[in-house]
Formats: sequence, structure tokens, C-alpha cells
Amino acid sequence: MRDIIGDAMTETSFAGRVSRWYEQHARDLPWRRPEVSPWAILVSEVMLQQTPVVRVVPAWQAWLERWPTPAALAGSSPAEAIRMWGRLGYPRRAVRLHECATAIVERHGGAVPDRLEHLLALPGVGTYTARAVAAFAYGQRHPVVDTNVRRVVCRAVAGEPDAGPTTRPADLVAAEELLPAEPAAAALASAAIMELGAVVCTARSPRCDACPVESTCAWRASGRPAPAGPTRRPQRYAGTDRQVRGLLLGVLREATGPVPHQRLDQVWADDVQRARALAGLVTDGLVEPVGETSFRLIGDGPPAPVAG
DNA sequence: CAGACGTGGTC
DNA sequence: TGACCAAGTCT
Repeated sequence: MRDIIGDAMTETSFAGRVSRWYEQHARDLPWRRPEVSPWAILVSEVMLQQTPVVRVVPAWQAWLERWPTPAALAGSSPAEAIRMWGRLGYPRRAVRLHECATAIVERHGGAVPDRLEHLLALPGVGTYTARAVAAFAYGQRHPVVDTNVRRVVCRAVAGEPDAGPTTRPADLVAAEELLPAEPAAAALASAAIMELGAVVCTARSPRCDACPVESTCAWRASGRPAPAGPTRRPQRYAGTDRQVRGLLLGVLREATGPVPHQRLDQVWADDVQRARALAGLVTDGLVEPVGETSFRLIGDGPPAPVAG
């Protein structure tokens, strides 16, 4: 491991201490095994967008068993992708991942691209995911900044209790400045900082006694001040269109093929809100109408016959 | 740039 | 019990 950490990173540098801690304490997550493909890593990163690790692990394994390559997924229907997604949440991610697989086949001959520019052009792949794939699958030196990294850097370097709600260019710069020069060591350091934020430097109840950079943490040095105010708007769910969409999709996911609207009507009493939620699912490419009175998951069966 | 977008676990 | 939180992306 000394070779990976490299000469440019000293034992006492921030990245060096976190990386050594990571080598000893990292969770044994399946997508971190050395033999996993770039596609498997991409799938894990998409699933991990806003979904906890414990729920992703079994879904990731089942998904890759069924679709080990982008071409395999592209050969199935979007409906099957939505079903396989199960209850991970934000099912539009399943549709985007299917679109992503198709784009990888069409634009890159079925191989996950290794250039940031090409990764960013894929559906469902944004700033975080593109950099995560470039770094973790291809060993490139890019700052990989998610909510964990922002929180760790914000606390340890700036001494502030919490980072902003979104990743800004300044966050990428701040993270990049912590990375060692050698690409493989930089990728390791990014994974290590993320892990630190996930299991030690958590949003609630951080475990500073277990932290490898506790001695130089600016936030701890200033007495771990609490956030000034509410850092972000609460995300309500009960009674929202999102809840209704979830209920509608639950019915369509369990069914095979078209579902009469009468069955969908039973999931929510408010006609206006239910209709709006269903229309939203259609607009977002998750659901399609079949004839005048039924709906189904997108691509769930043969195309509707065209008049003429 | 604020808001939409699922789901389930924790304190 | 309800608010908060979990490896974001897109519009």
C-alpha cells in the first residue's frame, strides 16, 4: 500500500491519514472489489444516488446478475428495468440507467467511456457520478465530491458544521487541493474521504473519537459549533404528488402489461391530484397510455398498434 | 437556483 | 411521532 499512497503524500498529510484509516476500516462493499467492471461501478453509483448502502447491496447484485453489461440492459425493456429497480426510490433513475446503457452501446460500442466529457453526456450521470466512475473505475485523478466529502472538507478545513446543499465549483477546487498527485492515490483518497463522511464524520452524532484527522480538524478545534439555522428545507412526502406517484407506480410494477385506470383510481381519492400524478409519470417517461382506458410501464409489451 | 423527484430507517 | 437523513440529477 505504501506504493499506492506514493511519495507525494506524506504520512501526516490529510489525505495520507484518511487513506491509511480507510485501508484499515473501510467497509467491505461488493463494488469495491478489484475485479468489478466499470459498468458495475456505474450501476452502483447511480443506485447510491440518495439511497442508503444497505438497500443498494442486494439490488446491485441482482441487477448485475441479470444485466452484466450495458448491451444486456439495452436489450431489455425499460419496464423490466423499472421492475428490477424495486423499491430503491426515484425510479426515474432506472429509466435513465436504461437510456444510459443504450447510449453506451450506440456511442461507445458497449464500453463505459473513460473520459469525463463522455461520461457527463450520459443520461442520469452528473458531476458526482461522472467523476466517481472516472476515478474508481479508471483510476483517474479527479476530485469526487458528494455530500460526505463536502461535509468532511467543510468541517475539517473550514471549521463549519455543515456544507451547502449542492456541489459548487469551489467545492471541487477545495477537494482537489487535498488530493495527492499520483492518480491511483488520489482515487483512493477520494474513496477514503467519502467513507470517513459516511461512517465517522456523519451529519448527526459524528464520532470524532474515531476520526483519523481529529487532531487537525478546524471544526473540532472550535468546539464543534452547531449549524446556525435550518441548513435546508425539509422534504415533506405525505400527501404530495410524489407519494401518489409512488402508489400508482407500485400498482403498475406489480402488474404485467396494461392496467385499467379503474384499478389506478383506487390508490388515491383525490381525482385531480391522482390525474396530475399519473400525467407526470407519463411526461417523465415512466408510464405510457394503452388505448383510452389503460396504462402500463413504459415499453411493457408490444407497441400500441398504429392506426392506418 | 429552488424545487421536484421515492423509500424506508433512525432518533 | 414526525422530522431528518441517505454516494444526486435535471429543469
